[in-house]
Amino acid sequence: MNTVHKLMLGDSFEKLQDIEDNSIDLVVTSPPYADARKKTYGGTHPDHYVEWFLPISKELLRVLKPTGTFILNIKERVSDGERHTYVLELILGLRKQGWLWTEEFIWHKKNCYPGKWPNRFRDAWEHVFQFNKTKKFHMYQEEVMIPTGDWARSRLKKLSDKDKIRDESKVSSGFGKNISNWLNREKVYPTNVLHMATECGNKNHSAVFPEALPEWFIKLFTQTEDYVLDPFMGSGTTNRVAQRLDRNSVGIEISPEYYRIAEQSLRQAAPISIMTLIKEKEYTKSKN
Amino acid sequence: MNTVHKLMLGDSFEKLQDIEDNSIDLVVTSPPYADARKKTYGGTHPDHYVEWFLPISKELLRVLKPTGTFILNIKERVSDGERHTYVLELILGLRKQGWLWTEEFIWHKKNCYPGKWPNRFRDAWEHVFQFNKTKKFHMYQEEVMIPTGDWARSRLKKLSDKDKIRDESKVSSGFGKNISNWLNREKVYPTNVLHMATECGNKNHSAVFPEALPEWFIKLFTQTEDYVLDPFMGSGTTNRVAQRLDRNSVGIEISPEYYRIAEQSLRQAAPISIMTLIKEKEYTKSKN
DNA sequence: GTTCCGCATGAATCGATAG
DNA sequence: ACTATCGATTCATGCGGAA
Repeated sequence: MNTVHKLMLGDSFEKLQDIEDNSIDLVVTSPPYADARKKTYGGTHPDHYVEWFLPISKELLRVLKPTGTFILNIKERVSDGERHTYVLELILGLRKQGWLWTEEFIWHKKNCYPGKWPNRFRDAWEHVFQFNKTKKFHMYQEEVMIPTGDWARSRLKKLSDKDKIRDESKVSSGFGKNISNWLNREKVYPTNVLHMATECGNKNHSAVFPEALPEWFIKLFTQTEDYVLDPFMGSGTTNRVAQRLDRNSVGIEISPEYYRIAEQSLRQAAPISIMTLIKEKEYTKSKN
Repeated sequence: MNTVHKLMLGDSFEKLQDIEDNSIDLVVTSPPYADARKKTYGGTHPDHYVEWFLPISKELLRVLKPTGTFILNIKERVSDGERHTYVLELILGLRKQGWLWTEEFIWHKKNCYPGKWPNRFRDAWEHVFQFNKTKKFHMYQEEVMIPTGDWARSRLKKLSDKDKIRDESKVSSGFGKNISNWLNREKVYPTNVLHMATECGNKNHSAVFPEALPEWFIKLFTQTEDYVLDPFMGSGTTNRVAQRLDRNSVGIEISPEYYRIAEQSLRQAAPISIMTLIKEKEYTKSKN
């Protein structure tokens, strides 16, 4: 399938002006956290985070289709020993802007960053907020169904002890790579808690979210050839997943370095995916 | 050890007046959610939830020691297709009142309520907020450490397949009842995500949260003979756990039925635990 | 003593129906 | 039009009884 992936280098608010009204099916993004990644983005102070974000979200509301969804991954930072309240205020601000706060998912980060502090434990979760423009949004629940707990239980009997542990985590997450092998089994709908490991192996860029996160929401809220937008593209994780899943995508990024990484990985992906397809066909042929 | 458990029948705000300033080490409670449990409680409308709760939390601030902690379990209800914002507003209100919002834990409810809807999945998590009076609160992190995966893995070999699955969940949560057996092994600190199943099997008293939840926070934030308060006692889960862990406790409950259940279970608990102890001693004797 | 099977039980939510 | 009530939907857990 031929999908288009338009990348823009520049400020989110400005570049969003170039996108037409009601043209995007899904916005999924993880904006730079308050005061985080200072060197890359300049770092918005927590106290000014909301006023910085609201003009951008207003544009997102404009470009999203009435049936579309806005997925926002964010987390409170610790400031002076307390969780800062900018996330709470942001939700309230978004609702005043006209967004419907449909749901809040929890991203449970299974292999979160290690560390020890005297007054708090490791932070192993992040918010994933779902906002909508109307109550009649599109949702394709069957695309993210997972095997039942009972089936997982009986399946374990055939595996080694070591595999049992590993596969148990896959079962409970539903994001195992071999999940396609399980599709013939009995399945259930997932919950609003997503168990996904962070990808720690990314060298060139500061890891934001794992591919499994945008993948899940792209499958859940879009069909092939729909349009996915990430206004804080980073190294292009969302766009790469969109490409892999045959969705069109738009990405905006202010950092030239990140922009270049995203651009290159997307260009490379196209010929690679074609190659793979050919190889599989030939393999099938040679087998028959 | 001889601990005291004082139960009060009546309205939380009024009965809190009878508690002295700076006398409580830990408040852990799960107030009736907005419009929930209507039959038992009046059912506070979501739009008036904050103004109903803030006078109560002001009293909690008064009775808590400067080194103490306030643990609040709560969840947004769906209202007209959206998550209601009363929880967000409550956090902001508590901070204005003088509370420090130290941390937010996630309670992952492994066996959440089933159901299917066109626009949302099953709700499998709840907030557990940690508030403090000062930054110098007491925290005993070692009391809630959990065994490492390696040791758990080797342990699994000795158990049945069925037990393996069930204990795996205990391992990842750290709330297994036999956790005391593991204390000699290598341990790690937990995260701020708590995996616990709700207790739906109890016939006599429908507890809103499982004993493991207050148990975890009581161990984490108090020592033996400290004072634990639950201003919405319900059937007395918090107080029973406090008794079992040799902490003193105070409980307030407005419903006579729940009050009676709590009272009875606490009275019964003492002789029962003594009996068990005697039995174990005799058993050990007879073996030797 | 184990293991397996069946069953009741939830801090739920939506949409239709009734007042 | 707006609110109250009810049926339908759905699944992990723990219990009891049976093999």
